[in-house]
Amino acid sequence: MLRISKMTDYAVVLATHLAVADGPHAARDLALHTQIPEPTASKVLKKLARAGVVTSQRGVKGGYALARAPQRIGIHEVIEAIEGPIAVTECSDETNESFCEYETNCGVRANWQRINIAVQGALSRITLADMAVPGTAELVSLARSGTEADRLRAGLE
Amino acid sequence: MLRISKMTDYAVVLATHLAVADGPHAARDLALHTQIPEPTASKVLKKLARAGVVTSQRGVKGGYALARAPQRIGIHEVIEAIEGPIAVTECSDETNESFCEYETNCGVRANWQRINIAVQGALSRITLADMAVPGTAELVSLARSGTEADRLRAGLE
DNA sequence: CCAATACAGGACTGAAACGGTCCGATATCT
DNA sequence: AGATATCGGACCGTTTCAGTCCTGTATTGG
Repeated sequence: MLRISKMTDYAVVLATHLAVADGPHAARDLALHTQIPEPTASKVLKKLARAGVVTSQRGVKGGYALARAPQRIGIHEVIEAIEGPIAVTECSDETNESFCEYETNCGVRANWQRINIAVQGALSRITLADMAVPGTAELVSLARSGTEADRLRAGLE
Repeated sequence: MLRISKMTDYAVVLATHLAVADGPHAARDLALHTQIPEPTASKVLKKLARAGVVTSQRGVKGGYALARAPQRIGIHEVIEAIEGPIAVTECSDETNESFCEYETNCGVRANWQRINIAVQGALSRITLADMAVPGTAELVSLARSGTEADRLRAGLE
């Protein structure tokens, strides 16, 4: 969890590039401007298209464009396009239930959902439009709300 | 990003187990109760100890125990204990800066920080105490706040 | 002091995923 | 018809991951 794969990084870079310069762009052009190897960029764009994040147009004047306005594309869509759905533990897709003898474990396993939801919620609040602007002012306030929970816990000591 | 590794799952299960039954427990006992292979459980516990999530006691009456009260241990600590620090793109630890010719990319790369902060903030708000209780009531409200952003975006259509 | 217990720290291995490339097929525009 | 560009998949070398095992070291109890 939480290790950024290169492919995902590429996906965000490419999607953001499409956000700033709208209109259809060929995979080759995008690869050049982002310094991503062309076949790899093409592969990533294909996945983004399949996930519905971008639209594709074949033919001589074809290329890729965002499927929606960048404000309406959450970063979690881009990430899930590459990595697949946000992780769920295997316990949920097991058909037989007799598998779980110790209820303590499955209780914990069920609570993974809680983590997934929290992460997905946080990611869905960041849009491609947010990624397009280089501003870092809002970043500080976000960081505060994160470490505030830590400080709160530390205060209980 | 966001794919849960088995080791991380083990870590959460083991840590949660320590949360419900406090006191020193031998790695062998924990492995038995969680159905995790003993050498693997031992390995995970070692990492948790090294990260300061749990304390270890050697000797005949030794074992592992939580380093703090479960309310004061954020899930992100458990995750980071196994996976290492929350991911940052390689761009930041590059020494030479002439490497980034296209400023568009580095702008995007810098915004990865925004994602990391959002995720870490979400994770730090979930504690081991939360994982110990099997309740799922709060889960719904959390889910709502997540999908609400989606609906809000969809409403702009 | 000695023996049993239990953690610490690595080395090691087989399996799976990742990063990256390439090719043939298909759709579109001129 | 021909040029361009995406689509879908196969392919491969490398790395990471899951899991095991072994040698130390600290602690307790007799």
